[in-house]
Amino acid sequence: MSDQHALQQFIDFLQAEGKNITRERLDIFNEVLHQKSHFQIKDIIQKKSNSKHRISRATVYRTIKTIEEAGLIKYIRTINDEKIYETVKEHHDHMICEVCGKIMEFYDRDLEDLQNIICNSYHFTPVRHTMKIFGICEGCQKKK
Amino acid sequence: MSDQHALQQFIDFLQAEGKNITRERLDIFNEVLHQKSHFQIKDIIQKKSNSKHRISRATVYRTIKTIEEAGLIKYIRTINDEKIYETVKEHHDHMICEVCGKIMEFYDRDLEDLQNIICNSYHFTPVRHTMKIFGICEGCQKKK
DNA sequence: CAAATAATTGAGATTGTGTCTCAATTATTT
DNA sequence: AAATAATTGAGACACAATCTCAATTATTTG
Ligand SMILES: [Mn+2]
Ligand SMILES: [Mn+2]
Ligand SMILES: [Zn+2]
Ligand SMILES: [Zn+2]
Repeated sequence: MSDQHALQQFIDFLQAEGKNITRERLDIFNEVLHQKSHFQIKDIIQKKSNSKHRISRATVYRTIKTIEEAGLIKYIRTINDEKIYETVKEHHDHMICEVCGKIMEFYDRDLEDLQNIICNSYHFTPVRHTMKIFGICEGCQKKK
Repeated sequence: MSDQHALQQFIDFLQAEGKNITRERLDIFNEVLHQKSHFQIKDIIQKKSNSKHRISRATVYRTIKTIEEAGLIKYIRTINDEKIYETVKEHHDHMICEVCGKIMEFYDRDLEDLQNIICNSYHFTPVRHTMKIFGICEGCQKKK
């Protein structure tokens, strides 16, 4: 999904919600798109409180929440319980290295299928899920 | 595992760590055992700041952390991101109802095996994991 | 277009969770 | 019993996130 397309989705969401398309909102959304794959709100706040057209902390929080509501970003929690955001792509799960903190994404069809089967057997209708495997990544194993 | 056994485990841990076995620590641990299966720290703080032998907030936090380190409790995060503690039994995963907040525990051997296989294929050594499936429980489906 | 109305923003106050500090208390060791 | 060490409570502090409200900016209306 191109940045342009993502931007359009955000604009559509704002319009659908009757929210104005302001410079601040677009600015923050662009900043999100230009972040590395996993970022934190404080990164955005930092960037935006220095930048040419500075934006307040409150507005960053408000807008990140809006982007989240639009379903374009979501967060996971690291070992130290910090929120790490990522842009929403296809569904995937995570492996997180307990040594270096590296976050790896993976998707396994069989795993997903099996989860649904299990839910069925509990008469539970799954809507979404998160799965995080903590452990040691290849690099950190070799180093040790 | 009986409460007595759990208590003994806690005492053993304290001794192993060279920590004193104080009334406050035992009191808080007992309170944990008497909570319903999923509880929050604020519940304990509330209970203990009124009780006959009151205990300070700081000590509750300190002791909960110790019990966590002993591996006797752990927490999961709900939809609204609150920490919910549970006593550690055999490993299991969770289904959480988005309507009524009910937390169901489940264990599926095939799912666990598959996770390990996936980790292998990524040369990732798993240590622990959490998996939460959010959705709608049987009761809430019928109600609607 | 100008006035009226509505939405958004920024600054700082406030809330909530958890940790830290340090003097007083309690437990353990000598 | 005295000396030493650990623990506790109270409140200060740190931090993330939200809230309040006046000022600003955008949108709607006549
Ligand atoms: Mn998945
Ligand atoms: Mn599992
Ligand atoms: Zn690593
Ligand atoms: Zn339910």
